[in-house]
Amino acid sequence: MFNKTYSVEEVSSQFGITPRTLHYYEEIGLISEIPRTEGGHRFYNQQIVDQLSHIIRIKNLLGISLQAIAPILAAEKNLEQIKDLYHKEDSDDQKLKLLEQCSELLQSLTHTIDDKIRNLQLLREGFAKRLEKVNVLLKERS
Amino acid sequence: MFNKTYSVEEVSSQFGITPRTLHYYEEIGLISEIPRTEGGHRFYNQQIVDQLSHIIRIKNLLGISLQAIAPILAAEKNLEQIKDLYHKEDSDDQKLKLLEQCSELLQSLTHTIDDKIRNLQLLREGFAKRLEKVNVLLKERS
DNA sequence: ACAATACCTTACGTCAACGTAATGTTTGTG
DNA sequence: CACAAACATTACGTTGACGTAAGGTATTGT
Repeated sequence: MFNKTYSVEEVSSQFGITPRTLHYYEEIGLISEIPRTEGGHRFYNQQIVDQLSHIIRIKNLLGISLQAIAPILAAEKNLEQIKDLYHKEDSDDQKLKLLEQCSELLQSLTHTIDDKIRNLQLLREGFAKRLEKVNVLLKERS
Repeated sequence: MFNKTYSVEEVSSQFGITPRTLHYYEEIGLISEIPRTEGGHRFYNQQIVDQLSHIIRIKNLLGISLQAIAPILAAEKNLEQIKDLYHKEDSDDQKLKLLEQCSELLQSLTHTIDDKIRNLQLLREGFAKRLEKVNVLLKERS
């Protein structure tokens, strides 16, 4: 079957982080409690590995705190659940509110990212211009 | 003249930071020592304000440590100086080396930024897709 | 079965980037 | 000139995100 599991070492090395970091993420509740062997050793499944990948990606790209990542994960989790239940059950006010909250969060996120991209492009141009000038000077010498 | 100066409060509020932060940047040598009044109060000029803007921009966008920002500023400063002197004086091996170092740093920087932009666009798409789905669900209700 | 690893928990340590409080001096304003 | 508001220095405190060491248990290869 597809249910391969991974030791803490396999997972941490895959992401270039340490076991301590994985334990820490679990400790602060950023990821859920990892299942254990009879002896107490953790084993990670593919789903949690994917989620970790997502977390690390967000952390590196957006440079936000681990605290700030949690609500994003929560929103994504909510969406998955609501998507499945939305048509089966009758329209529930609570679900609607949740959906709206998710929508707002996602919208704000994409705007933030757009902003960041724009600013990065500007910053990049600044550096690129300087680089051009340097290379012109360097070419004169060769 | 154009030599308007600013108090620590004027500068810090302009950037949404605290005086402590400005003092700290000075303390660790990220910015140069700020000139003082006779009584010891700092006054910031436009040039340092611009540099602070640049620093804060880099910090927020790239999310790198203050330590890592220093060499960037140094490279930019070097460039300014070398550009002026380059044609006046004879070709100096040391200046050439400096130029090459600047070139490498700038090139690596632009590549890093390009990378970041690409990855941010991917991340953005992920969020945007989810947002689409949510909005579809929400529209059904209205 | 028995080392050699790998993993566990606990708990104190560290480092960057400031926050904050105390105490004293300077500066702008009526 | 008085005095409130702003600034200065000093120095200890805090917070997030782990690092690290100790002491013990699990797992795995031979």
